Amino acid sequence: MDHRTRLLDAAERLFYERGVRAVGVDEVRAASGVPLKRLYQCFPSKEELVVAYLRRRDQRWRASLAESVARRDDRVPAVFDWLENWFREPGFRGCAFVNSFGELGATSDAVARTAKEHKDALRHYLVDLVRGFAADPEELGEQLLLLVEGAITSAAVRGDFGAARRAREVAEILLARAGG
Amino acid sequence: MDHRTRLLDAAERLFYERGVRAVGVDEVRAASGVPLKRLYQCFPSKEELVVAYLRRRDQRWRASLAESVARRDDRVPAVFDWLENWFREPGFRGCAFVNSFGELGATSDAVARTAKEHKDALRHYLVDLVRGFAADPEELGEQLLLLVEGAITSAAVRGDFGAARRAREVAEILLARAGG
DNA sequence: TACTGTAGAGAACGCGCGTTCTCGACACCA
DNA sequence: TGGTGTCGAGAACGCGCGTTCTCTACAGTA
Repeated sequence: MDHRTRLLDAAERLFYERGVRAVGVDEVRAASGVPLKRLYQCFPSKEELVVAYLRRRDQRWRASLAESVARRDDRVPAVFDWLENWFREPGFRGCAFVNSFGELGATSDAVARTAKEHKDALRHYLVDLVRGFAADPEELGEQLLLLVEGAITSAAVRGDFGAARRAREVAEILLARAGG
Repeated sequence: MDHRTRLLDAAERLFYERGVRAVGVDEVRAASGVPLKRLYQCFPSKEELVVAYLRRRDQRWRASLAESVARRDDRVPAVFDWLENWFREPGFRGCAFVNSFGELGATSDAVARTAKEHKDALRHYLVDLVRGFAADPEELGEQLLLLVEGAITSAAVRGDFGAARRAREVAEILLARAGG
């Protein structure tokens, strides 16, 4: 496994688990086994490491969702079932992008932009998901985005994993109205 | 104005604006004009200052919402109108409790607990709001909570202030079904 | 065998943090 | 007036941060 991957693996685990500022660069070095010098060759600053961590997580997170949803016929409910599985994973601590935005968004434009890109991509995915059967895919997609965001936040802060099921029920109501 | 208030005013402005870890205790001292010695008399540690900031913000935030909603007949839509006004305030940067949870929740039990208490109180308020006309107030209240959370997150990260209006539209659909 | 370049380990640097300590100024009472 | 306690201003402390530098080891080449 190359250095970059080892660094991103360690960074993702530590940053998501404890928050970005709570984890020093030296701890990422220790956890990855990559020498500090190489760390700074791959990522010339901590901020670039953080952005790279977020970008890779974005790709993987959306790919996992899309793959899981594509296997089912009832695709919109499948989104919320996938969420519930995620919530129940040990170490779940909410949305990495929301957390990073709250922690660093005011300080780092790059982090704020990366978080926004993730949410925009998720919105785009949901709109595409209902295109074809929804009268107004943009409208329905954005409504679903609200439910997804709400479920993630409630699951994280309140520890309410049932939020996914509740969000799915609301989604099904909207779906029925939209003719899905 | 007493020292405690001056400290909490400065802390709230700085912590919300930039994040908790990004603001040093000394900056709170400078912004408040309160000597460091007194700061540590009022709040023996930074963590206690952070929790006090969150608790006061919780009270004020919910009081402002409740007061604004109580003045209207269509109370549920009023919640989302209040949200939209909040989103459009200069310096809006999402939910202080979600932000603090993401930044410090893993490190500080007190902060995680305070954030959870805020969200639980909001849920309780929303359930009470629909009690009386909803067939299942708990269910509808929780659904509204999802929409509120989703709108706040979308407004913060995506800068989508229209999320409040969209959430209100979904809420009105749920309301009509629940017999409101 | 000598020379060169690269790599790893970790020391060093400058800074800012949360917290505590020092010291001089000043009010209050005998 | 002299003694006592309180207060504010800010220096000091120990630590951990992000980042850079130094030193040693060694592979590849002539």
